[in-house]
Amino acid sequence: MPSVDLLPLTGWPFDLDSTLQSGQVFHWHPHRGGWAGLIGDVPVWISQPQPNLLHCTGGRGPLISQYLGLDHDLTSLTASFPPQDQPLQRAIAWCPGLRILRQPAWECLASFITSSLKQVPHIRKISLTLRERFGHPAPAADLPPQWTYPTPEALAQAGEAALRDCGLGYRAAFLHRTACDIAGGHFDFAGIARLPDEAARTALCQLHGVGEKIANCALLFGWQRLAAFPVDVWVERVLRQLYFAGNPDIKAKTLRDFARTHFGPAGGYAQQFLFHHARLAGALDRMATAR
DNA sequence: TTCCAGGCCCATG
DNA sequence: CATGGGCATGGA
Repeated sequence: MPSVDLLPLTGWPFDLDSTLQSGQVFHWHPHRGGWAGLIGDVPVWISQPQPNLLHCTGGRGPLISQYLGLDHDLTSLTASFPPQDQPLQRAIAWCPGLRILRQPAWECLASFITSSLKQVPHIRKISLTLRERFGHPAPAADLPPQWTYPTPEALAQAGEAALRDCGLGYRAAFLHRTACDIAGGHFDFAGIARLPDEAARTALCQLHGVGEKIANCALLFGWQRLAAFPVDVWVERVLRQLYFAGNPDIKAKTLRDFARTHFGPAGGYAQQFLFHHARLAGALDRMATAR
């Protein structure tokens, strides 16, 4: 038997299953009562046999703790939310163990470029196909076959047609052009980490296929900018219905401005709680807002 | 069959 | 600045 690390959990709840299935990340597989996946190029296995305990691949406890954001102080972060915000408090109470991951920035950004106008299961399929065709194998004893996320160089080399052949549709051109910009040294990808949020968002939006929403996803999940607040179709419905009485005349820009100012420095966490609750708990009356 | 999905680009007012 | 059409693909 391979060795196993034990990670005791204390304080604020943590929910491994919900976190790995929350639409932040797209490559984890159910395996032996837990999850198999890669953190960067490191194959790992994680399970949560009890609410207050994780088991994981021996020797990988520190890496996994970092990836899962186990150090995030949710007590403080949630205390920074606006008081008396009932919709947000309900969403937190519904799944308090949801955590924002620390993903490798490139695979996060690239995955979200392939996400536009797609449902989570299909984003996942695209991600796994790209890995298998253009990544490299990362074998590990007792784990299923896995492949790393392809580098910008590998995707640039692959060519747009080969990407399109992975089911990307019109997103193939976006992903290919972005990969070429980064691989060719025309975009300072490493420099994003040194920029303040607003400048980083502006820079990312210069990449093809990256608008405000995808930039915010990448900043939140890939660069740990916890104030970044992605507004997708779900969150737009949440904001409109729960904070603007379902008024269909409220403009999208008004909703984005509200989100940025209302939720504060940990707004990204608020967004994840609201998104997760809306998507999985049926918290919204979709008919009322569908027009 | 029709509608929609963790949007973005680009052409018009 | 803001609005609307178009876009590839697949599942409900």
